[in-house]
Amino acid sequence: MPDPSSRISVLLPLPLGGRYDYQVTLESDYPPGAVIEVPFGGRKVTGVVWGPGEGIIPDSKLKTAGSVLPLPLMTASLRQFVDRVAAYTLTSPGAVLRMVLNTPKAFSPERGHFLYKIPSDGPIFLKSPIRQRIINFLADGAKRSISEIAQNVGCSSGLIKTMAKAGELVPIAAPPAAPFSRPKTNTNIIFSPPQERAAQVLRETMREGTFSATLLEGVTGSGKTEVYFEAIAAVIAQEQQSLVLLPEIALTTQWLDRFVARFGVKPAIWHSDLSAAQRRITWRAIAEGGAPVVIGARSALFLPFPDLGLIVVDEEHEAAYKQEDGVIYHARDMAVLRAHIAKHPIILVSATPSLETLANVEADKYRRLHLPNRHGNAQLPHITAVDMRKYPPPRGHFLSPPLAQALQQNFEQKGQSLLFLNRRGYAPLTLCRSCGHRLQCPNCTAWLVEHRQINRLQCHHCGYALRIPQTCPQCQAVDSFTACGPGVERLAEEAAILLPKARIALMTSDNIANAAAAEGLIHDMIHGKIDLLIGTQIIAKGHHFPALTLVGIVDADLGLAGGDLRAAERTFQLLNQVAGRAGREDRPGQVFLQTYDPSQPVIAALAEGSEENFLTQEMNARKAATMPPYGKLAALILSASNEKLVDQACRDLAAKIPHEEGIIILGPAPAPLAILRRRHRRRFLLKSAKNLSLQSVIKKWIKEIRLPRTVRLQVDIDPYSFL
DNA sequence: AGCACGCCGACT
DNA sequence: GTCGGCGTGCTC
Repeated sequence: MPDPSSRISVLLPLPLGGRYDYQVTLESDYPPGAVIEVPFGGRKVTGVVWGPGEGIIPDSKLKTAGSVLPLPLMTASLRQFVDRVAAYTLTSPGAVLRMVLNTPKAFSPERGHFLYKIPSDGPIFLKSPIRQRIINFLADGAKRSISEIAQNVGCSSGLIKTMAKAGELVPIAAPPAAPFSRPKTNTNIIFSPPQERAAQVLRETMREGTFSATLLEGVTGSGKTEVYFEAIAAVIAQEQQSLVLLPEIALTTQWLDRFVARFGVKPAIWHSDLSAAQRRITWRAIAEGGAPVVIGARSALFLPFPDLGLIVVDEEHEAAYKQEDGVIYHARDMAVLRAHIAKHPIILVSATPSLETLANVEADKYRRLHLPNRHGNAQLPHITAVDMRKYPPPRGHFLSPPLAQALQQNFEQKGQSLLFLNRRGYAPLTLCRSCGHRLQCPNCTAWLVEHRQINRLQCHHCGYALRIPQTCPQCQAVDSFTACGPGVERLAEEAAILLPKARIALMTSDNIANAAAAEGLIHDMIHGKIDLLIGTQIIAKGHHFPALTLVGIVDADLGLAGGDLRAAERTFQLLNQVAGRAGREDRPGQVFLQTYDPSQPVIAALAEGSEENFLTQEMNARKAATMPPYGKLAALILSASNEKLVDQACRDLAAKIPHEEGIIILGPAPAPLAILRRRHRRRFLLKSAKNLSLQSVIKKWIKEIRLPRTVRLQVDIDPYSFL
């Protein structure tokens, strides 16, 4: 006889720390992984059965578990992944589970998608001519969707529903369409010998189907994507699912085109601003094993694949993989963890791999596949560093004479050009000429950036915006503002004067709100409708511009300042990537790097094309300082709107700083953005050797103090931005 | 996360 | 005198 009343332990998608026990009549009806509804504090919450009850709470407090939702069980490996991510990031498992179950509508019963037809039992009296038109439209007896009827007849969708209620139309539940069809796996692509060798290794790796990590490295245009498509094809043939992570999912039209060209169907797409309906359909399809290939942003890593066979992390070096709020995690690292737990291969793809990944290759943890050559005739561009001290631009201008001249020449020769400046808006700083007042964000430690196109001043950190005032808020002087430094808008102004006849386009996250807008610009660029494209780092992403022959990097030093650990690495990757846009077809490209110090290792390495030198230097520097990837870092960030409370919390925490062998704790110090969104921020930084666990130290440390509710403590393991 | 309970300022 | 601010505690 089974125990008539037993307990299960349920994890709720809430940031609560522990799990909750519930009473059930039969434990076997609630297997681990079942998605269930439970009563919780007067409301209903959807959670997941995590295992048998923990039994600490007295029976009197127990509530009875609700019904199991008709969904496949969450796999043991996904549950383990949730626990491991929580342990690694020092957040609650519930907060991680929330990322898995963040699709509330996916659990509600299939919302009937209905088709409508006319009733079979003859004509009925109709109140209006429009109703007659609807009946006429359906006179052939066919079932049609609401939108089809509404569009053809020109009526509202509400009317159709009203008529159905009145019995004038018959609703018929439509069978849910299988949303994602099976890609074709066989093709006759002709690979270059190095591509074929890499593809062969990957096919073999997929066949083995155990955990392994492979770095697929190759310059832009070397055909990496097509090579890893072969791995995906192999996984599809094995009837397993594949997940491809991309850093910026909104701007991946070209990737999708290539996918469709290879596989004949579209993959399932996942990112944070899908509509609720798309989200529900996609989530369910994935959970039910119906989506063979999913392409997504970092949040896709938490999708409930029942049988994942491969994860690909494209552009693995991208900082966009770092989630900076809520659960702070690095999607590339967590992807490796998920692959490891679920025992399947992972492929990391990059033209400029992160030092973390290179260190893993060096340590023989990852295999490296290298695609050395550019595809076809394309040659690597010729890179010139322009010393801005020797060739300064005219006052108030930002293009040095050599770059300006090259732009003019390239335009005359009908070549396409690209200018890269990683600064949105007109100018990074606006000040009053008469009193020197600088326009600053009231919520953050940051300047307000003028956006002349929309006549606004904006804070790039909190979104604060205001109309550009007529008078200085400090001294009331009229029309006294002056722009300091370049932004892309200002650069476009300068370029328009330099090249009055050129067709110039601006591409920044401000003027491309959606994928369609980006697509339009990229399309115009590809088809030669733009002579000069000016943009922020959004243009650095893997677009292929066949006719591009000149790239100017307006401020190559930007990003090197600020003492950020990864500044040099990131600048190197970014500049390398932008430079890689030039000369991709038969015409050789030129790249100009404007810099005030051409001797900096990053700039020198780029100009000489000696990538290896730069990487070796950077690696040695990190090794010497036991910094990542040869050491560990973590940050504690305390924030509150009340400055005194944060400082008090910092003192409390500082009083309990653990003194452990091999661990250095710095701080508290004002975090780099000391005030962000009106919250005062302080930071502790922890540093240790690779073999120690910072998590356990932090856990012990923060357990010793109690923070007021208004003070928020965030733990950032492996911080990237230092913000 | 949400919701209830509880103690101090400006309002019908 | 109340309505309502958000600080604190709790949810199996």
